[in-house]
Amino acid sequence: MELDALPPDRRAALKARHRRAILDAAKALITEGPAARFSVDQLAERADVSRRTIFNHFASIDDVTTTVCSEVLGVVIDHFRQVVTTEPVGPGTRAAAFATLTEALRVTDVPGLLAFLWRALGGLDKGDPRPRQIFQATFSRITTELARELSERNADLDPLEAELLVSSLMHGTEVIAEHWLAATGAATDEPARVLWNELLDRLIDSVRTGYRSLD
Amino acid sequence: MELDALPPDRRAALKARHRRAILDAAKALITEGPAARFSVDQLAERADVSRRTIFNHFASIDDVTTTVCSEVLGVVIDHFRQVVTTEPVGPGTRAAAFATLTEALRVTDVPGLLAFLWRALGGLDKGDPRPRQIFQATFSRITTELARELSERNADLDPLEAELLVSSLMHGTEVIAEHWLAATGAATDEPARVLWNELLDRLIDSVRTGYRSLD
DNA sequence: TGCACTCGGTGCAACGATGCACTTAGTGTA
DNA sequence: TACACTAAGTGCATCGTTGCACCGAGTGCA
Repeated sequence: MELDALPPDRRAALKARHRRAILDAAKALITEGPAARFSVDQLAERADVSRRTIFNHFASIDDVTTTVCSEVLGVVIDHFRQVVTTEPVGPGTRAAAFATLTEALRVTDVPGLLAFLWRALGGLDKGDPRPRQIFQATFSRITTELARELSERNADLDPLEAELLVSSLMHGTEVIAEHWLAATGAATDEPARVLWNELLDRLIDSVRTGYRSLD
Repeated sequence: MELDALPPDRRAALKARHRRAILDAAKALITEGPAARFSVDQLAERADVSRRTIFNHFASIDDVTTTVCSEVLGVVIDHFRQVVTTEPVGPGTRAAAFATLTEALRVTDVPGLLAFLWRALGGLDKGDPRPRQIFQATFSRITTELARELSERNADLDPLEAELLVSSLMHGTEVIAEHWLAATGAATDEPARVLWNELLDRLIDSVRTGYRSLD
């Protein structure tokens, strides 16, 4: 009937379930924003787990935060990549790859990711260099993964060419992301969405113009 | 907001939850009948608990079954008692108490309880004396609890009188219960229900006649 | 300046769950 | 009779969780 619904090792399964509960609770708390104070005790209560257990799974509260951020980022990246792999990429032309990437950028919920990271890290404008580092690491990760994806999917596209194309788009996205965050404070309302689309349009135009001048 | 959803002692809460899972799984397995074989491994799988854990909570498999039976019995008794306490009992007359008790007997799902016990214990006709002992203990428990209930609710009714009244009804119920089990094999179909009602009518008539002759 | 208070983090012992090897008893089969 | 097989039950070491006392840094306040 049902084949090993639980792997033979209940111990590991339960441990994993606890880790999951902690991460889910952390994600929920961050999503709820500053209203729900993000403390160890809050986290423990939400995850239905002892306070001590959190420190059995994670080295620190920051460890929890960055892990959650990484997971959320992973989801967005997966969605982004799915769009890229779904879109038909023309045979080897930079223009086709460019179109695919920009389309993916438009469709993906980048502001949502930015808002989550913003809330998780408490903004960019503090003395703490950690948030900006995580943002940069985030974009770096997206860049490399997407470049590999692109060149794998399209043998005619030079790997270096792909990386340069993705890189220019991603670094540009990073620039407008910081601009958007500074301007909106990671708001999720309509004006913020509009501003994001405007910034994205300007970025795409800029990159397209630059590339066209090279043709 | 939410006040101690979990008592401060998570350890005890989790332990109780495991015990509950085992008992619920046992109840489900018994209810499903002989199709679902009632073994320790089955029980452990259903309760999502290690096989060893079952023996941490219960001394034996029989311990589990009798505990479950006791719980199911408790539910029925509670229902029974609720009917008794709800029905208006006249001031001190045996007739009023008798009416209340018989009404409760008619309303309560005695055949359902009997069927569950029957399945849990594997019938009465084996060399094992345990099933019959449990049945007798069951009725004994109902008898004493109900007698106390009756005399508490009605100060004009002599306690001994109450116990004698309840006792005669309950022992009669025990008699027709064994008869019903032997005849139907604890079936849950319509003929079995009809037979039960007929037996119950004959019992009530018999007791009523006997009591009337004492007036 | 001193004091109370909060919160992140640690050390440690106790506890319950688990896996596993093992024994024992019952049952069917060659 | 001997053997295989199944299922109940036990002993024991191991593991993850938990509660608790405790520490140290930061913060608000008199």
